[in-house]
Amino acid sequence: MSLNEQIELLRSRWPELLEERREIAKGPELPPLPNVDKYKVVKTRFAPNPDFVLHLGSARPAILCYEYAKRYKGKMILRFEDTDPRIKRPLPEAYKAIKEDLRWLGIKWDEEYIQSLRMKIYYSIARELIEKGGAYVDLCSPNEFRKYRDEGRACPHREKSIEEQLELWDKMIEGYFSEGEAVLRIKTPLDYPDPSVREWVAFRIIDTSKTPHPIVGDKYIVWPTYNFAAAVDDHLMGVTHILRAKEHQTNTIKQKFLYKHLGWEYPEAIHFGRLRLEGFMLSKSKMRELMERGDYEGYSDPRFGTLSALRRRGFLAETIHKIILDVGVKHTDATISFENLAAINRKIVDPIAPRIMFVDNPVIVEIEGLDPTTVEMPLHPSNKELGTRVIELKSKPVKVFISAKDSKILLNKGEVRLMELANVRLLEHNVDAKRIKVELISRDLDYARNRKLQIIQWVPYDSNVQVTIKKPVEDKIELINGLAEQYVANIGVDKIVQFIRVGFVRIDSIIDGKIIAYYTHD
RNA sequence: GCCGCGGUAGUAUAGCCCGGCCAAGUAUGCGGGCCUUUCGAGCCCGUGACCCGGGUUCAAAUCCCGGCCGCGGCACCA
Repeated sequence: MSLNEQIELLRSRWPELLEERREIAKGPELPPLPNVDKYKVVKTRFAPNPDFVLHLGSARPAILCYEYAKRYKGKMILRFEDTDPRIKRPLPEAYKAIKEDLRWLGIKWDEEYIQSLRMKIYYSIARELIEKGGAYVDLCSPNEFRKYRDEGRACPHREKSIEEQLELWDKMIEGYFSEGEAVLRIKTPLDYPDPSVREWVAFRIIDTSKTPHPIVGDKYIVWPTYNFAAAVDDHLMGVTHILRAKEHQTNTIKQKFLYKHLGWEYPEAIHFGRLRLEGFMLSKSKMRELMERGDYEGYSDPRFGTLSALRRRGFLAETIHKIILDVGVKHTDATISFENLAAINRKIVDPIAPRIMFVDNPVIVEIEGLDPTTVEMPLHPSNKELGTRVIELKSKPVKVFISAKDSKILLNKGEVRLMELANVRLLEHNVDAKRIKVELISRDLDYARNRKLQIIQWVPYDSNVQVTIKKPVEDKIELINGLAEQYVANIGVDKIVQFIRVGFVRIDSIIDGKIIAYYTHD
Protein backbone atom coordinates (compact mmCIF):
# COMPACT_ATOMS: atom_id res chain seq x y z
CA MET A 1 0.00 0.00 0.00
CA SER A 2 1.46 3.39 -0.92
CA LEU A 3 1.64 6.21 1.56
CA ASN A 4 -1.19 8.04 -0.18
CA GLU A 5 -3.36 4.97 -0.11
CA GLN A 6 -2.68 4.58 3.58
CA ILE A 7 -3.61 8.19 4.25
CA GLU A 8 -6.78 7.76 2.20
CA LEU A 9 -7.74 4.69 4.19
CA LEU A 10 -7.18 6.58 7.43
CA ARG A 11 -9.20 9.54 6.23
CA SER A 12 -12.17 7.40 5.29
CA ARG A 13 -12.19 5.17 8.34
CA TRP A 14 -10.39 6.90 11.20
CA PRO A 15 -10.30 10.60 10.39
CA GLU A 16 -9.77 11.55 14.03
CA LEU A 17 -6.26 10.06 13.94
CA LEU A 18 -5.23 12.58 11.33
CA GLU A 19 -6.75 15.42 13.34
CA GLU A 20 -4.66 14.67 16.38
CA ARG A 21 -1.47 14.78 14.40
CA ARG A 22 -2.22 18.29 13.25
CA GLU A 23 -2.60 19.54 16.80
CA ILE A 24 0.77 18.23 17.88
CA ALA A 25 2.37 19.97 14.94
CA LYS A 26 1.28 23.37 16.24
CA GLY A 27 4.42 23.71 18.32
CA PRO A 28 5.13 25.07 21.73
CA GLU A 29 2.56 27.22 23.43
CA LEU A 30 3.12 29.51 26.36
CA PRO A 31 1.09 29.10 29.51
CA PRO A 32 -1.57 31.77 30.02
CA LEU A 33 -0.71 34.94 31.88
CA PRO A 34 -2.25 35.31 35.35
CA ASN A 35 -5.22 37.62 36.03
CA VAL A 36 -5.60 38.82 32.49
CA ASP A 37 -9.26 39.65 33.08
CA LYS A 38 -8.35 42.14 35.77
CA TYR A 39 -6.95 44.54 33.22
CA LYS A 40 -8.53 46.36 30.30
CA VAL A 41 -5.48 45.82 28.17
CA VAL A 42 -2.43 43.68 28.77
CA LYS A 43 0.76 45.70 28.71
CA THR A 44 4.26 44.27 28.88
CA ARG A 45 7.60 45.95 28.88
CA PHE A 46 11.03 45.00 27.73
CA ALA A 47 13.53 47.04 29.70
CA PRO A 48 17.15 46.52 28.66
CA ASN A 49 20.14 48.34 30.01
CA PRO A 50 21.82 49.87 26.95
CA ASP A 51 25.26 48.88 28.19
CA PHE A 52 25.61 46.15 25.56
CA VAL A 53 23.84 44.63 22.59
CA LEU A 54 21.22 41.92 23.06
CA HIS A 55 22.17 38.28 23.50
CA LEU A 56 20.16 35.12 23.63
CA GLY A 57 19.48 35.59 27.33
CA SER A 58 18.08 39.07 26.86
CA ALA A 59 16.11 37.90 23.86
CA ARG A 60 14.04 35.79 26.22
CA PRO A 61 12.19 38.60 28.03
CA ALA A 62 11.96 40.52 24.75
CA ILE A 63 10.31 37.66 22.91
CA LEU A 64 8.06 36.74 25.82
CA CYS A 65 6.88 40.34 26.20
CA TYR A 66 6.16 40.54 22.52
CA GLU A 67 4.46 37.17 22.23
CA TYR A 68 2.22 37.74 25.24
CA ALA A 69 1.28 41.25 24.15
CA LYS A 70 0.37 39.85 20.76
CA ARG A 71 -1.56 36.93 22.19
CA TYR A 72 -3.77 39.16 24.35
CA LYS A 73 -3.95 41.94 21.76
CA GLY A 74 -2.16 44.18 24.21
CA LYS A 75 0.71 46.63 24.03
CA MET A 76 4.43 46.30 24.46
CA ILE A 77 6.77 48.95 25.77
CA LEU A 78 10.47 49.28 25.07
CA ARG A 79 12.21 51.09 27.89
CA PHE A 80 15.92 51.81 28.13
CA GLU A 81 17.04 51.60 31.73
CA ASP A 82 20.08 53.80 31.76
CA THR A 83 20.13 55.27 35.24
CA ASP A 84 23.67 54.29 36.10
CA PRO A 85 26.24 56.54 34.44
CA ARG A 86 28.96 55.20 36.69
CA ILE A 87 29.16 51.42 37.00
CA LYS A 88 26.97 50.14 34.18
CA ARG A 89 27.60 53.00 31.84
CA PRO A 90 25.36 53.02 28.83
CA LEU A 91 27.01 52.54 25.47
CA PRO A 92 25.89 55.31 23.10
CA GLU A 93 25.59 52.92 20.17
CA ALA A 94 23.65 50.33 22.16
CA TYR A 95 20.36 52.26 22.03
CA LYS A 96 20.31 51.90 18.27
CA ALA A 97 21.85 48.44 18.17
CA ILE A 98 19.26 47.03 20.56
CA LYS A 99 16.48 48.35 18.38
CA GLU A 100 18.10 46.76 15.37
CA ASP A 101 18.33 43.44 17.20
CA LEU A 102 14.66 43.67 18.10
CA ARG A 103 13.65 44.53 14.56
CA TRP A 104 15.65 41.60 13.29
CA LEU A 105 13.76 39.39 15.72
CA GLY A 106 10.56 40.72 14.20
CA ILE A 107 9.50 42.38 17.42
CA LYS A 108 7.34 45.49 17.21
CA TRP A 109 6.74 47.70 20.19
CA ASP A 110 4.09 50.34 20.76
CA GLU A 111 5.82 52.79 23.07
CA GLU A 112 9.42 53.70 23.66
CA TYR A 113 11.05 55.45 26.63
CA ILE A 114 14.49 56.37 27.85
CA GLN A 115 14.76 56.66 31.62
CA SER A 116 17.53 59.24 31.64
CA LEU A 117 15.06 61.56 29.93
CA ARG A 118 12.51 61.11 32.70
CA MET A 119 14.50 62.35 35.68
CA LYS A 120 12.05 65.15 36.51
CA ILE A 121 9.30 62.57 36.89
CA TYR A 122 11.36 60.51 39.31
CA TYR A 123 12.21 63.59 41.33
CA SER A 124 8.59 64.57 41.69
CA ILE A 125 7.53 61.07 42.73
CA ALA A 126 10.37 61.06 45.24
CA ARG A 127 9.10 64.32 46.72
CA GLU A 128 5.59 62.92 46.93
CA LEU A 129 6.95 59.85 48.65
CA ILE A 130 8.85 61.89 51.24
CA GLU A 131 5.74 63.96 51.89
CA LYS A 132 3.86 60.75 52.58
CA GLY A 133 6.58 59.65 54.98
CA GLY A 134 7.68 56.73 52.84
CA ALA A 135 11.28 57.74 52.35
CA TYR A 136 14.08 59.63 54.06
CA VAL A 137 17.48 61.07 53.31
CA ASP A 138 20.15 58.97 54.93
CA LEU A 139 23.49 60.58 55.73
CA CYS A 140 25.09 57.47 57.26
CA SER A 141 28.20 55.94 55.78
CA PRO A 142 27.52 52.53 54.21
CA ASN A 143 29.20 50.76 57.11
CA GLU A 144 27.29 52.70 59.73
CA PHE A 145 24.03 51.98 58.02
CA ARG A 146 24.74 48.29 57.68
CA LYS A 147 25.12 48.06 61.44
CA TYR A 148 21.67 49.53 62.05
CA ARG A 149 20.14 47.41 59.32
CA ASP A 150 21.63 44.14 60.56
CA GLU A 151 20.39 44.86 64.04
CA GLY A 152 16.96 45.72 62.72
CA ARG A 153 17.14 49.24 64.09
CA ALA A 154 16.33 52.61 62.55
CA CYS A 155 19.19 54.92 61.76
CA PRO A 156 18.89 58.42 63.30
CA HIS A 157 18.06 60.04 59.95
CA ARG A 158 14.91 58.00 59.58
CA GLU A 159 13.28 59.70 62.51
CA LYS A 160 13.62 63.31 61.36
CA SER A 161 10.52 65.28 60.42
CA ILE A 162 9.11 65.32 56.93
CA GLU A 163 10.02 69.02 56.62
CA GLU A 164 13.64 68.23 57.41
CA GLN A 165 13.62 65.36 54.94
CA LEU A 166 12.31 67.58 52.17
CA GLU A 167 14.95 70.15 52.92
CA LEU A 168 17.70 67.54 52.77
CA TRP A 169 16.27 66.15 49.53
CA ASP A 170 16.39 69.61 47.96
CA LYS A 171 19.96 69.99 49.11
CA MET A 172 20.81 66.66 47.50
CA ILE A 173 19.41 67.72 44.17
CA GLU A 174 21.08 71.11 44.35
CA GLY A 175 24.45 69.46 44.71
CA TYR A 176 25.12 70.22 48.34
CA PHE A 177 26.31 66.65 48.92
CA SER A 178 28.89 64.76 46.95
CA GLU A 179 29.10 61.13 45.91
CA GLY A 180 28.53 58.77 48.81
CA GLU A 181 27.39 61.37 51.30
CA ALA A 182 23.64 60.99 51.01
CA VAL A 183 21.04 58.58 49.68
CA LEU A 184 17.27 58.47 49.68
CA ARG A 185 15.97 55.31 51.30
CA ILE A 186 12.58 53.67 51.12
CA LYS A 187 11.06 52.79 54.47
CA THR A 188 10.37 49.10 54.92
CA PRO A 189 9.74 46.94 57.97
CA LEU A 190 13.03 47.11 59.90
CA ASP A 191 12.71 43.48 60.88
CA TYR A 192 11.96 42.12 57.42
CA PRO A 193 13.47 38.59 57.35
CA ASP A 194 15.64 39.29 54.33
CA PRO A 195 18.03 42.04 55.43
CA SER A 196 18.70 43.02 51.82
CA VAL A 197 15.13 44.21 51.51
CA ARG A 198 15.33 46.54 54.50
CA GLU A 199 15.42 50.27 53.75
CA TRP A 200 16.60 49.98 50.19
CA VAL A 201 18.19 52.84 48.30
CA ALA A 202 16.02 54.76 45.87
CA PHE A 203 18.42 57.55 44.86
CA ARG A 204 22.14 58.03 45.10
CA ILE A 205 24.59 60.72 44.06
CA ILE A 206 26.76 60.20 41.01
CA ASP A 207 29.34 62.80 40.11
CA THR A 208 28.52 63.18 36.43
CA SER A 209 31.23 65.76 35.94
CA LYS A 210 33.58 62.80 36.25
CA THR A 211 31.40 60.17 34.59
CA PRO A 212 28.98 61.99 32.31
CA HIS A 213 25.90 60.20 31.06
CA PRO A 214 26.03 59.57 27.29
CA ILE A 215 22.61 61.16 26.78
CA VAL A 216 22.17 63.82 29.44
CA GLY A 217 25.79 64.53 30.28
CA ASP A 218 26.29 66.13 33.68
CA LYS A 219 22.82 67.62 33.96
CA TYR A 220 21.90 65.48 36.98
CA ILE A 221 23.88 64.24 39.93
CA VAL A 222 21.07 62.51 41.80
CA TRP A 223 20.11 59.28 40.07
CA PRO A 224 17.32 56.81 40.81
CA THR A 225 18.29 53.18 41.34
CA TYR A 226 16.87 50.42 39.18
CA ASN A 227 14.30 49.53 41.79
CA PHE A 228 12.96 53.04 42.04
CA ALA A 229 12.94 53.93 38.35
CA ALA A 230 11.58 50.61 37.16
CA ALA A 231 8.90 50.46 39.82
CA VAL A 232 7.70 54.00 39.17
CA ASP A 233 7.71 53.54 35.42
CA ASP A 234 5.85 50.27 35.54
CA HIS A 235 3.05 52.05 37.34
CA LEU A 236 3.09 55.26 35.33
CA MET A 237 3.22 53.42 32.02
CA GLY A 238 0.39 51.11 32.96
CA VAL A 239 2.37 47.89 32.78
CA THR A 240 0.17 44.96 33.78
CA HIS A 241 2.56 42.03 33.48
CA ILE A 242 6.25 42.11 34.28
CA LEU A 243 8.30 39.31 32.77
CA ARG A 244 11.82 39.11 34.06
CA ALA A 245 14.54 36.72 35.15
CA LYS A 246 14.60 35.36 38.66
CA GLU A 247 17.48 37.53 39.80
CA HIS A 248 14.76 40.16 40.18
CA GLN A 249 12.69 38.20 42.67
CA THR A 250 13.94 40.17 45.64
CA ASN A 251 13.50 43.37 43.68
CA THR A 252 9.84 42.59 43.29
CA ILE A 253 9.53 42.39 47.05
CA LYS A 254 11.41 45.66 47.49
CA GLN A 255 9.32 47.47 44.92
CA LYS A 256 6.08 46.37 46.51
CA PHE A 257 6.93 48.48 49.55
CA LEU A 258 7.23 51.52 47.34
CA TYR A 259 3.85 50.78 45.80
CA LYS A 260 2.35 50.45 49.25
CA HIS A 261 3.58 53.91 50.29
CA LEU A 262 2.13 55.46 47.18
CA GLY A 263 -1.10 53.52 47.29
CA TRP A 264 -0.46 51.83 43.95
CA GLU A 265 -1.29 48.30 42.96
CA TYR A 266 1.60 46.12 41.91
CA PRO A 267 1.40 44.46 38.47
CA GLU A 268 1.62 40.70 37.96
CA ALA A 269 5.25 39.61 38.10
CA ILE A 270 6.51 36.46 36.40
CA HIS A 271 10.06 35.30 37.01
CA PHE A 272 11.91 32.78 34.95
CA GLY A 273 15.26 31.03 35.23
CA ARG A 274 18.44 31.93 33.46
CA LEU A 275 19.42 30.73 30.05
CA ARG A 276 22.70 29.25 28.93
CA LEU A 277 23.64 28.30 25.42
CA GLU A 278 26.06 25.42 25.17
CA GLY A 279 29.37 26.52 23.70
CA PHE A 280 28.56 30.22 23.64
CA MET A 281 29.53 33.11 25.79
CA LEU A 282 26.57 34.97 27.19
CA SER A 283 28.09 37.16 29.88
CA LYS A 284 28.03 40.81 28.90
CA SER A 285 30.94 41.78 31.10
CA LYS A 286 33.06 38.90 29.87
CA MET A 287 32.33 39.69 26.24
CA ARG A 288 33.16 43.34 26.84
CA GLU A 289 36.44 42.36 28.40
CA LEU A 290 37.41 40.05 25.54
CA MET A 291 36.51 42.68 22.98
CA GLU A 292 38.74 45.22 24.67
CA ARG A 293 41.60 42.77 24.71
CA GLY A 294 41.33 42.42 20.96
CA ASP A 295 41.30 39.43 18.60
CA TYR A 296 37.55 39.32 18.73
CA GLU A 297 35.46 40.60 15.86
CA GLY A 298 33.28 42.98 17.85
CA TYR A 299 29.78 42.21 19.15
CA SER A 300 29.09 39.77 16.39
CA ASP A 301 32.10 37.56 16.92
CA PRO A 302 30.78 34.07 16.16
CA ARG A 303 31.91 32.78 19.54
CA PHE A 304 29.57 35.18 21.30
CA GLY A 305 25.94 34.47 22.07
CA THR A 306 24.82 37.93 20.98
CA LEU A 307 21.95 38.11 18.57
CA SER A 308 24.18 39.80 16.02
CA ALA A 309 26.61 36.90 16.27
CA LEU A 310 23.91 34.27 15.88
CA ARG A 311 22.52 36.23 12.94
CA ARG A 312 25.96 36.40 11.38
CA ARG A 313 26.41 32.69 11.74
CA GLY A 314 23.22 32.00 9.89
CA PHE A 315 20.72 31.41 12.64
CA LEU A 316 17.31 32.78 11.77
CA ALA A 317 15.11 34.98 13.91
CA GLU A 318 12.44 32.31 13.62
CA THR A 319 14.79 29.83 15.25
CA ILE A 320 15.39 32.16 18.19
CA HIS A 321 11.66 32.65 18.67
CA LYS A 322 11.02 28.95 18.59
CA ILE A 323 13.70 28.03 21.10
CA ILE A 324 12.56 30.75 23.50
CA LEU A 325 8.94 29.66 23.26
CA ASP A 326 10.08 26.09 23.68
CA VAL A 327 11.92 26.90 26.90
CA GLY A 328 8.92 28.83 28.18
CA VAL A 329 8.71 30.55 31.55
CA LYS A 330 9.93 27.87 33.92
CA HIS A 331 11.62 28.85 37.12
CA THR A 332 14.59 26.61 36.61
CA ASP A 333 17.66 27.50 34.63
CA ALA A 334 17.94 26.00 31.19
CA THR A 335 20.97 25.05 29.16
CA ILE A 336 20.06 25.08 25.52
CA SER A 337 22.09 22.49 23.69
CA PHE A 338 23.70 23.56 20.47
CA GLU A 339 22.33 20.43 18.78
CA ASN A 340 18.84 21.50 19.63
CA LEU A 341 19.29 25.02 18.34
CA ALA A 342 20.91 23.70 15.18
CA ALA A 343 18.12 21.17 14.63
CA ILE A 344 15.48 23.88 14.78
CA ASN A 345 17.42 26.11 12.44
CA ARG A 346 18.18 23.27 10.04
CA LYS A 347 14.54 22.41 9.75
CA ILE A 348 13.74 25.95 8.62
CA VAL A 349 16.78 26.49 6.45
CA ASP A 350 17.02 23.10 4.76
CA PRO A 351 14.07 23.47 2.37
CA ILE A 352 15.23 26.86 1.09
CA ALA A 353 19.02 26.76 1.09
CA PRO A 354 20.62 26.33 -2.35
CA ARG A 355 23.06 23.42 -2.62
CA ILE A 356 26.49 24.44 -3.80
CA MET A 357 29.67 22.45 -4.28
CA PHE A 358 32.68 23.49 -2.21
CA VAL A 359 35.96 21.65 -1.78
CA ASP A 360 38.50 22.32 0.92
CA ASN A 361 42.18 21.59 0.36
CA PRO A 362 41.67 21.30 -3.40
CA VAL A 363 43.38 18.55 -5.38
CA ILE A 364 43.47 18.59 -9.20
CA VAL A 365 41.82 15.70 -10.99
CA GLU A 366 42.30 15.30 -14.73
CA ILE A 367 39.64 13.17 -16.35
CA GLU A 368 40.89 11.34 -19.39
CA GLY A 369 38.23 10.60 -21.92
CA LEU A 370 35.88 13.40 -20.88
CA ASP A 371 35.54 16.25 -23.34
CA PRO A 372 34.45 19.77 -22.45
CA THR A 373 30.83 19.71 -21.42
CA THR A 374 28.18 21.49 -19.37
CA VAL A 375 26.19 20.20 -16.44
CA GLU A 376 22.81 21.56 -15.37
CA MET A 377 22.38 20.89 -11.69
CA PRO A 378 19.30 21.56 -9.56
CA LEU A 379 19.98 24.00 -6.73
CA HIS A 380 17.93 21.84 -4.39
CA PRO A 381 17.17 18.12 -4.47
CA SER A 382 13.46 18.49 -3.74
CA ASN A 383 12.59 22.18 -3.82
CA LYS A 384 12.33 22.62 -7.60
CA GLU A 385 11.37 26.28 -7.23
CA LEU A 386 14.99 27.13 -6.61
CA GLY A 387 15.78 26.15 -10.19
CA THR A 388 19.12 25.08 -11.57
CA ARG A 389 22.49 26.45 -12.52
CA VAL A 390 24.73 25.44 -15.38
CA ILE A 391 28.35 24.54 -14.78
CA GLU A 392 30.72 24.75 -17.73
CA LEU A 393 33.79 22.55 -18.03
CA LYS A 394 36.01 24.02 -20.73
CA SER A 395 39.47 22.46 -20.54
CA LYS A 396 40.35 19.44 -22.60
CA PRO A 397 40.58 16.93 -21.07
CA VAL A 398 38.27 18.10 -18.31
CA LYS A 399 39.94 19.05 -15.05
CA VAL A 400 38.22 19.54 -11.72
CA PHE A 401 39.14 20.05 -8.09
CA ILE A 402 38.08 17.68 -5.38
CA SER A 403 38.85 17.95 -1.69
CA ALA A 404 41.96 16.24 -0.34
CA LYS A 405 39.74 14.22 1.97
CA ASP A 406 37.80 12.78 -0.95
CA SER A 407 40.95 12.12 -2.93
CA LYS A 408 41.83 9.57 -0.27
CA ILE A 409 38.57 7.77 -0.98
CA LEU A 410 39.49 7.76 -4.66
CA LEU A 411 42.98 6.45 -3.91
CA ASN A 412 41.63 3.74 -1.63
CA LYS A 413 38.63 2.57 -3.56
CA GLY A 414 39.86 3.31 -7.04
CA GLU A 415 36.49 4.64 -8.21
CA VAL A 416 34.17 7.48 -7.24
CA ARG A 417 31.27 9.35 -8.78
CA LEU A 418 31.63 13.06 -9.33
CA MET A 419 28.16 14.29 -8.48
CA GLU A 420 25.95 14.86 -11.51
CA LEU A 421 29.01 14.53 -13.78
CA ALA A 422 30.72 11.20 -14.20
CA ASN A 423 32.00 7.96 -12.71
CA VAL A 424 35.78 7.87 -12.77
CA ARG A 425 38.55 5.37 -12.16
CA LEU A 426 41.99 6.14 -10.71
CA LEU A 427 44.90 5.98 -13.16
CA GLU A 428 47.84 7.64 -11.48
CA HIS A 429 48.88 10.40 -9.14
CA ASN A 430 51.99 12.36 -8.20
CA VAL A 431 53.90 11.87 -4.94
CA ASP A 432 51.89 14.11 -2.68
CA ALA A 433 48.64 13.21 -4.45
CA LYS A 434 47.97 16.84 -5.32
CA ARG A 435 47.45 15.92 -8.98
CA ILE A 436 45.47 12.87 -9.86
CA LYS A 437 44.73 11.37 -13.23
CA VAL A 438 41.55 9.38 -13.67
CA GLU A 439 39.70 7.90 -16.62
CA LEU A 440 36.06 8.26 -17.45
CA ILE A 441 34.07 5.09 -16.80
CA SER A 442 30.64 6.41 -17.73
CA ARG A 443 28.33 9.28 -16.93
CA ASP A 444 25.22 7.36 -15.93
CA LEU A 445 24.06 7.23 -12.37
CA ASP A 446 23.08 3.57 -12.36
CA TYR A 447 26.69 2.46 -12.56
CA ALA A 448 27.46 4.39 -9.39
CA ARG A 449 24.37 3.06 -7.69
CA ASN A 450 25.09 -0.54 -8.52
CA ARG A 451 28.67 -0.28 -7.41
CA LYS A 452 27.68 1.86 -4.40
CA LEU A 453 30.27 4.44 -5.36
CA GLN A 454 30.85 7.36 -3.05
CA ILE A 455 29.35 10.43 -4.65
CA ILE A 456 31.56 13.44 -4.09
CA GLN A 457 31.35 17.12 -4.92
CA TRP A 458 33.77 18.90 -7.21
CA VAL A 459 34.57 22.34 -8.60
CA PRO A 460 35.65 23.15 -12.20
CA TYR A 461 39.35 23.81 -12.64
CA ASP A 462 38.86 26.89 -14.76
CA SER A 463 35.88 28.52 -13.13
CA ASN A 464 35.67 28.80 -9.38
CA VAL A 465 35.86 31.20 -6.48
CA GLN A 466 38.00 31.26 -3.37
CA VAL A 467 36.11 30.77 -0.14
CA THR A 468 37.17 30.95 3.48
CA ILE A 469 34.79 29.43 5.97
CA LYS A 470 35.09 30.71 9.50
CA LYS A 471 34.09 28.00 11.89
CA PRO A 472 34.05 28.54 15.66
CA VAL A 473 35.57 25.59 17.49
CA GLU A 474 35.69 25.99 21.25
CA ASP A 475 37.31 29.38 21.85
CA LYS A 476 39.08 29.53 18.48
CA ILE A 477 37.96 30.25 14.97
CA GLU A 478 39.02 27.63 12.49
CA LEU A 479 39.60 28.84 8.93
CA ILE A 480 38.67 26.42 6.17
CA ASN A 481 40.08 27.53 2.83
CA GLY A 482 38.83 26.12 -0.40
CA LEU A 483 37.12 26.66 -3.70
CA ALA A 484 33.45 26.82 -4.55
CA GLU A 485 31.47 26.99 -7.74
CA GLN A 486 31.54 30.42 -9.35
CA TYR A 487 27.78 30.49 -8.89
CA VAL A 488 28.03 31.34 -5.16
CA ALA A 489 29.10 34.84 -6.09
CA ASN A 490 25.68 35.33 -7.71
CA ILE A 491 23.82 34.23 -4.62
CA GLY A 492 24.92 37.28 -2.72
CA VAL A 493 25.80 38.33 0.76
CA ASP A 494 23.65 37.35 3.74
CA LYS A 495 22.25 34.24 2.07
CA ILE A 496 22.41 30.85 3.68
CA VAL A 497 23.53 28.01 1.46
CA GLN A 498 24.43 24.42 2.00
CA PHE A 499 27.87 23.40 0.88
CA ILE A 500 27.23 19.83 -0.16
CA ARG A 501 28.65 17.32 2.32
CA VAL A 502 30.15 20.13 4.35
CA GLY A 503 27.30 21.96 6.02
CA PHE A 504 25.21 25.10 6.05
CA VAL A 505 27.04 28.39 5.84
CA ARG A 506 26.04 32.02 5.64
CA ILE A 507 27.75 34.16 3.00
CA ASP A 508 29.11 37.06 4.98
CA SER A 509 31.06 39.11 2.49
CA ILE A 510 32.54 39.10 -0.98
CA ILE A 511 35.75 41.12 -1.18
CA ASP A 512 37.80 41.25 -4.40
CA GLY A 513 36.02 38.16 -5.59
CA LYS A 514 36.93 36.21 -2.46
CA ILE A 515 34.15 34.97 -0.25
CA ILE A 516 34.02 34.88 3.53
CA ALA A 517 31.38 32.54 4.91
CA TYR A 518 30.43 31.58 8.45
CA TYR A 519 29.76 28.00 9.32
CA THR A 520 26.27 27.56 10.71
CA HIS A 521 25.87 23.84 11.41
CA ASP A 522 25.91 20.45 9.67
C1' G B 1 26.38 32.67 56.90
C1' C B 2 21.39 34.83 56.13
C1' C B 3 16.89 35.14 52.80
C1' G B 4 14.26 33.08 48.57
C1' C B 5 13.26 29.74 44.40
C1' G B 6 13.64 25.14 42.03
C1' G B 7 14.85 19.64 41.03
C1' U B 8 10.73 14.83 34.94
C1' A B 9 15.41 10.79 29.83
C1' G B 10 22.13 13.43 27.28
C1' U B 11 19.52 18.37 26.39
C1' A B 12 14.86 21.12 26.49
C1' U B 13 9.89 20.78 27.71
C1' A B 14 4.41 18.71 28.95
C1' G B 15 1.92 16.77 33.23
C1' C B 16 2.16 18.98 39.40
C1' C B 17 -2.26 24.15 41.38
C1' C B 18 -7.63 20.51 40.82
C1' G B 19 -3.99 12.69 43.41
C1' G B 20 -6.44 7.81 39.65
C1' C B 21 -7.39 8.50 32.33
C1' C B 22 0.84 8.62 33.39
C1' A B 23 3.46 1.00 33.22
C1' A B 24 4.71 9.50 32.00
C1' G B 25 3.53 12.91 26.16
C1' U B 26 6.60 15.96 22.64
C1' A B 27 11.16 17.85 20.37
C1' U B 28 16.24 17.01 19.85
C1' G B 29 20.17 13.46 20.55
C1' C B 30 21.56 8.31 20.19
C1' G B 31 20.92 3.00 17.71
C1' G B 32 18.73 0.39 13.51
C1' G B 33 16.03 0.31 8.80
C1' C B 34 13.81 2.67 4.29
C1' C B 35 14.34 6.55 0.80
C1' U B 36 17.72 9.93 -1.54
C1' U B 37 23.14 11.64 -7.33
C1' U B 38 25.17 15.33 -0.04
C1' C B 39 28.11 13.18 5.73
C1' G B 40 21.62 17.40 4.60
C1' A B 41 16.34 16.57 4.61
C1' G B 42 12.22 13.09 4.88
C1' C B 43 9.78 8.41 6.59
C1' C B 44 9.56 4.00 9.95
C1' C B 45 11.15 1.24 14.34
C1' G B 46 13.76 1.34 18.82
C1' U B 47 16.37 3.68 23.18
C1' G B 48 16.02 6.47 27.46
C1' A B 49 13.45 10.23 32.96
C1' C B 50 9.57 11.46 37.76
C1' C B 51 16.72 13.65 43.11
C1' C B 52 16.58 10.48 47.85
C1' G B 53 13.96 8.87 52.30
C1' G B 54 9.65 8.89 55.15
C1' G B 55 4.31 10.12 55.69
C1' U B 56 -1.09 10.87 54.11
C1' U B 57 -4.32 7.85 50.84
C1' C B 58 -7.73 2.30 48.24
C1' A B 59 -4.36 5.26 44.91
C1' A B 60 1.29 10.10 44.68
C1' A B 61 5.51 12.64 39.38
C1' U B 62 1.27 15.25 41.50
C1' C B 63 -0.28 16.61 48.64
C1' C B 64 2.87 16.91 53.60
C1' C B 65 7.72 16.48 56.27
C1' G B 66 13.05 15.73 56.25
C1' G B 67 17.56 15.29 53.53
C1' C B 68 20.62 16.04 49.29
C1' C B 69 21.75 18.85 45.06
C1' G B 70 21.31 23.20 41.86
C1' C B 71 20.21 28.32 41.10
C1' G B 72 19.25 33.38 42.53
C1' G B 73 19.49 37.60 46.04
C1' C B 74 22.21 39.72 50.28
C1' A B 75 25.31 46.75 45.77
C1' C B 76 24.82 54.07 46.74
C1' C B 77 24.37 47.58 39.45
C1' A B 78 20.53 46.59 36.20
